[in-house]
Amino acid sequence: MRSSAAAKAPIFAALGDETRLGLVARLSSGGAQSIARLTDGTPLTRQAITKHLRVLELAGVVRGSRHGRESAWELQPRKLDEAKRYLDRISAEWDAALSRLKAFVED
Amino acid sequence: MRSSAAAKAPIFAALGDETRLGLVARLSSGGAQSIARLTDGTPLTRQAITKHLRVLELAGVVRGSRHGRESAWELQPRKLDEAKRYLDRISAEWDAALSRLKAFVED
DNA sequence: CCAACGAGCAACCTTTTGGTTGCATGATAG
DNA sequence: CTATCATGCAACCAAAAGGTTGCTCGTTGG
Repeated sequence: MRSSAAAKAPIFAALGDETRLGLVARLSSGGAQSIARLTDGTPLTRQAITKHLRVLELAGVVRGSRHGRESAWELQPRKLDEAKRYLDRISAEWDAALSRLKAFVED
Repeated sequence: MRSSAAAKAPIFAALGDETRLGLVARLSSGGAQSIARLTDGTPLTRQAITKHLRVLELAGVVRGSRHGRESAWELQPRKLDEAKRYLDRISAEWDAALSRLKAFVED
């Protein structure tokens, strides 16, 4: 199955924006929060934050649910772990490639 | 010292493109390679690949050096570790937030 | 009740991004 | 030597991204 780069790229893309990564950080330390709350403190509009949250949601990094008139957005750490594991695999393969090179040179 | 989301976002952004993440994967398993070699097998132009490599270089994920008429691009795993560690911190903070919530509810 | 509050939707705008083509230049294999 | 090979640079283009404004609509605190 060879979990391809194509499948993981969207997760990194979602995290690859200053504002979105900031949202993720806020959600991680502050727990589930509403859009209005998340907008507070940023120089952006509520709609901008909404758009960013949707991007994060589409990537599976975040999940939103409506309660009454407000919505609560919370982190979905599974996808973060997935990304972490992918980076781990890349590093491991690189190390292996280096070892092979070293063995070849010393041959 | 404030949360460094702004500093880490560029790394994720660099990895957040299918083509670039593919390049990283190729470099990790195949060792240092030239642009022509990296272009081979993709449906893209050499220049497109060049641009992607520059983006990765700017993010510190990859490093290029010229040897004669060709250039060799290799992975720079330090930045990948940095990203990995950041994700770890986020996950840890989220877990802590969950624990606090649980303690509060059970109170 | 009803005014204010939280949020959704849509149109619109500007900048960035991903890609191409064309041309120029320094190495190098034969 | 010289034809070819590996790159670099610049101009250009279409599509996507990041943001804003304006309007609507359900929810709720007082």
